Amino acid sequence: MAYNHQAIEQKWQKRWDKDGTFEAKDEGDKPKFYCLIEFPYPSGEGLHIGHPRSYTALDIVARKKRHQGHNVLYPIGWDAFGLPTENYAIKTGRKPADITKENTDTFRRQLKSLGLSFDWSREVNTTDPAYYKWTQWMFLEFFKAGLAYKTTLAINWCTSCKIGLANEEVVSGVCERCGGRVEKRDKEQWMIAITKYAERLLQDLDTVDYLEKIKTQQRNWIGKSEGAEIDFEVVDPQGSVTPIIKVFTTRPDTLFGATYLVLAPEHELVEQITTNAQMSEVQMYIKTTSLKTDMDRGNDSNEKTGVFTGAYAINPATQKQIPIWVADYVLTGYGTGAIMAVPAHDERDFSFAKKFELPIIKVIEPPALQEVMPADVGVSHAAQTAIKIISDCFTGEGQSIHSGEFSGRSTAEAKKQILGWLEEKGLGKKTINYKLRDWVFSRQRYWGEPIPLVYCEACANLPLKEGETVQTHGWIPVREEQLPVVLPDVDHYEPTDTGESPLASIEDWVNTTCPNCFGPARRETDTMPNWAGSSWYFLRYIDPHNDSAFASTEKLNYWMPVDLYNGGMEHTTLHLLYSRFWNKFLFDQGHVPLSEPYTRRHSHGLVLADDGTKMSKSKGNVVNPDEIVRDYGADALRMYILFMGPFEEPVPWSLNGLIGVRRFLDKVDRYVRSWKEVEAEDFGKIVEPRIKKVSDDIDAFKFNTAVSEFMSLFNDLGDQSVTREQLKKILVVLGPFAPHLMNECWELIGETRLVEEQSWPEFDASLLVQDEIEMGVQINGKVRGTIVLSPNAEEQVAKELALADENVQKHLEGKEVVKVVYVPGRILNIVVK
RNA sequence: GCGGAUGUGGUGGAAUUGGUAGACACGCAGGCCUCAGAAGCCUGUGGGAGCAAUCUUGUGAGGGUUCGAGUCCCUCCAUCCGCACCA
Repeated sequence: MAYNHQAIEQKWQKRWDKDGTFEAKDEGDKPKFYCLIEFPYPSGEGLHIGHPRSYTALDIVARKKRHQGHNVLYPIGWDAFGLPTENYAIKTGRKPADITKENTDTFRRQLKSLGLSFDWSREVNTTDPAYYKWTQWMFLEFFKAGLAYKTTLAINWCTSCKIGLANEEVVSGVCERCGGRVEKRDKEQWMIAITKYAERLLQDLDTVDYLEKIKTQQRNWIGKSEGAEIDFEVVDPQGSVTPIIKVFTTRPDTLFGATYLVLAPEHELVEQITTNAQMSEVQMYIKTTSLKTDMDRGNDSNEKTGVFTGAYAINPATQKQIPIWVADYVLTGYGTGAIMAVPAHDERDFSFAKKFELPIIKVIEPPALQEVMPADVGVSHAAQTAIKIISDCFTGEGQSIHSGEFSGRSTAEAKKQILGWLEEKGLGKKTINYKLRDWVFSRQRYWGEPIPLVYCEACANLPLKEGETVQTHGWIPVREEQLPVVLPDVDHYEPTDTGESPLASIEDWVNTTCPNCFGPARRETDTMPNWAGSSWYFLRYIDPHNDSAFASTEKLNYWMPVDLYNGGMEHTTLHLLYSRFWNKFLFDQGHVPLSEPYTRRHSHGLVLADDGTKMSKSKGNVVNPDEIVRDYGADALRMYILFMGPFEEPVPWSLNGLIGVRRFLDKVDRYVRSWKEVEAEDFGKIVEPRIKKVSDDIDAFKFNTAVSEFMSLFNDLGDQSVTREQLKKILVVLGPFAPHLMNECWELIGETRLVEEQSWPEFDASLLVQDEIEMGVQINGKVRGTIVLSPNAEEQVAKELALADENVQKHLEGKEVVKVVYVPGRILNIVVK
């Protein structure tokens, strides 16, 4: 006797559509609530079964907020630019725009079939010119503010496809699609100076309510470290001008232990300082490292590699000559691209020095063992620590030794004093370094927003802004009234042989007139990364049809900030950080009302295949949501996807689990059908605490236990009827989880209007408190019996009840009671001897 | 390698945040209903011993703190996510 989910779901979805039940109003007396999920990339595979996990969870939150009298904005759109669509288009000879249209149609149909309470009237699409007009406009704001600039960077280049590759497309050093050799090639790229916002992106984390692990990951990604930049003079064998090598270190206190310098292979001074004798070896080394990824280079399990340049520098503290090496464990993007190596106190320097037999000088004395150890740490740990200090290098803090006048200082003091000494001598300065790098904003691709700049040689000396000295270098912004710069609709958009964007070969698009002098000029042919459109979409939802601004000030003031934003942990360091940055920039320019866009950020775990691995087409373990909705219903899918495990953690899919939830929904359906109005009998003590718990669980994002609470409730009710009021409360609270069936049940018991229009139940406090609880009685920490008593009973009462228990008596016999631990409502533990 | 997380029955997971480990669900076993099946309902179900009451063991491994540890501390192991041109 299963209910007919197909009929019921269609019926109520039509009704919601017709009534516009979930459309948000841009004004009103109700408090606003802006609830946001990460909009999907409409891939050709269709909706992934994981998408509904996040969407249903926030759907439940959104629905609950509506019941509680909020004006809720829960919008949806498409993040549709990107590589997979373009690659598929090239492969099939079709147009990316056509493919995107098909994919979004599929996604829309699939999402609608789930009964999600999105406001479909606000749908946005990043590939819509009416949308990316504003992405381009914002890019120009960055440009005009001097935050967008061009620089030369190495990109991955497939020598066979003759195309630039994303890191992801390079698999173990070769091109993912053709297996061809990949090399690094220099290319001019647009950059956006996110590093100028590093400090604020860091500081303002204190003002938002994100899960702590999200904050931690962002902090670590920004990677602020305070340290020193120290100048090392190169001993020049030719005796001409002496080059200076600047190194960054967080441990200036170890300067006396610096026994060699290491430059990144890309460091600009490498060629200049390398001696003739060493030149060919160094060049060979640079060539081999250019094929490695940063991750390979940092990998400690690989043997350290490096090569001596033949040159020496002077350690300013010891005045000793120390050799200069080139090694790929030093990265060019971090710090100054050069380090002073202190092998006695840095593990990577240590293993490098061991391998190449470089001197190791100890300059920090570890604190005495008892100081390292907190009193409560066991002996074995002490032994382990001791072993570690003796055999390895010591990277902790301690006391300086062999450090001239600074010997005897603590690490903190030595840092400060050596830095002071360097500053005095003009050999170094205090610096703050961030791991965060500027944002590479160029892609040599077709399917992205064109960068709305025009290159005009005649205007090369124009200042960027009136009265400023910074020049445009010939890059002139397209005039606002000429936006959007629309992607040309062409038949061929394959990448070119030269590494230029495919747009470069479309001559009548590239050739244009300069917006400034109206002379002949050429368009920028690079496009923006997919991150651009997704950095501000939450602003467009607020006023999606506005064609004179990305959103009106009044509406921005009304809806911002986003009250709750949910997305995957995998977006923490890129999308989430980029969009915070983007919003901060718009705030600085006076375009948005708040510096931080998201008040609260939550995350969901991936849905894995039933074998615990990632779902993938090639493995054939992909679950199709259409089939699930067809065979078991959207309500069952919605409830199961949340029941399957803790919301924040990855969980394997299980069809059996889904069937279990469907059985539960059938049970609810049967219960309502056979329900009879009762007056006297009251299950309040059963119903109220349970639906209160569900309500609390929703707020705490514990959807899995919310579902199990419902199951437990119906198990307890069996076939006994509750009062109409109790049943109505149950249906309303269950509504966000299974909205189709609950509306049907609502109708079945003769109620009118939609469940969605009901207010969230108030809970009767008198029914929530428990008069009696069952408590465990332990003897020496082992449970020997249970007693039933009031949760706040006196210790004496508990003891008497416990002593009445036969088994407890047995275990107490002939023993002496040493201590009694009684925690009301929790435990009674009797300690005996 | 670096950063973030996770580890509990045959399976997914729960545990009032230091207080009766295994809620809820799947699976399995037995029963009721049925001409039979499906569906539904009831009972049992971590391992070991016992007819049973009960005892014992048990939350990745090892150690520690505590009256009491899945939960806190230390060391290790395994797995997952991210690492900047996938989205």
